[in-house]
Amino acid sequence: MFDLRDLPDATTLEGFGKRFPELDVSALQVVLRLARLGEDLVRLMQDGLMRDGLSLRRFFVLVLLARNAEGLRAVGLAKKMGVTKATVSEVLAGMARDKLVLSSADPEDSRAQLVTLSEQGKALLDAVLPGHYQRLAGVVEGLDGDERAELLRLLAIVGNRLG
Amino acid sequence: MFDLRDLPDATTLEGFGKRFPELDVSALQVVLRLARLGEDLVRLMQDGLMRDGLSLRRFFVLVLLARNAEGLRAVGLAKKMGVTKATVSEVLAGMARDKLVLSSADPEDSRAQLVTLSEQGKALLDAVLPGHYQRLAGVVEGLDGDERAELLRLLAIVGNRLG
DNA sequence: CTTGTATAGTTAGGGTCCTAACCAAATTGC
DNA sequence: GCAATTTGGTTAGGACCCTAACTATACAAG
Repeated sequence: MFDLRDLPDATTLEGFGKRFPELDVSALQVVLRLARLGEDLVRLMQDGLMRDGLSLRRFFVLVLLARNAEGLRAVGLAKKMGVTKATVSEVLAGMARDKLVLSSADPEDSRAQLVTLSEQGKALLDAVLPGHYQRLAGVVEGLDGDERAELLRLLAIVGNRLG
Repeated sequence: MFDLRDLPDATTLEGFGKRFPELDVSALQVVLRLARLGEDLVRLMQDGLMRDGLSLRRFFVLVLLARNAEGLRAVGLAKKMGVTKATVSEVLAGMARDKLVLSSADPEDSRAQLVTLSEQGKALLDAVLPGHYQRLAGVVEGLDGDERAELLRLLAIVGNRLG
């Protein structure tokens, strides 16, 4: 996780625009600020969850399993989380050790295992989720309904370029 | 770096709002999308720079040193980058080994060293920056001037809560 | 049936970043 | 001037995530 504490200010970008005239300075401003904000948000999530004794990746595993009660394969988790199966393999090993998840043989494929939430996993998630979401929601308290809708619209446009 | 490939959809959040009525669902949507977009942007920067043989953290060191020609201390770099001095110490060691930066004694404090760009460092940065900024700018091509201004305004409001 | 390829999962090794402990120089307070 | 604290920097060890190589099962084609 990397963080842009010191975004180039308007003057710097201005000067840069002169050196490279083909450059789109206003675009840069927007993108850099977006990146910075995203990083800060991830950090906010991480810090809050850490206080609940949960790493961000473990939290995501819990959320995804709660949303897929029938169970998920490791590969499925990896795709949904945007990490490699190696990473999932590791985090699942730890979570199984801590009894947060259960795994059973997948009847449709003997190579695969179906991972599900344990009772402890469910309980932990229920304990953590409300606080987590409250912390996140607090961040956009300053925006009214119209502004939130407009922000979502603009983010969707940008997001389409990143697919 | 972690990534939310699978954001909860409107229905999921809806259901969640029923279980926890005090929850601000529209706020959640905005925040999660912002976090996701920020992550994607960081990944975009990283991938592009990697192809130029530069890690993101090395890139930031180069940019910060270019912006502070008189030199920076390791601690100053750490603050501007949002990482610890331990991390800076490590990356500077590697960059000095590769002759991208120079360090000289700080006349005002014999514990500190002033780090500056070497000629190779400058050359590398100049070679990499235009492409880097082009890639970033491409992301917001879909927004016109008014939309960019509005997006910046909204992001500033959100950012104030995270400051 | 057998050979080739794709897929589920694990393991080893490396990069990045953190905290904690440490050293040395600077600063502060008596 | 000297003890206590602060500050600049390094090192060790751990967390998280990656790629690459491996095992084992599934599947597809001849």
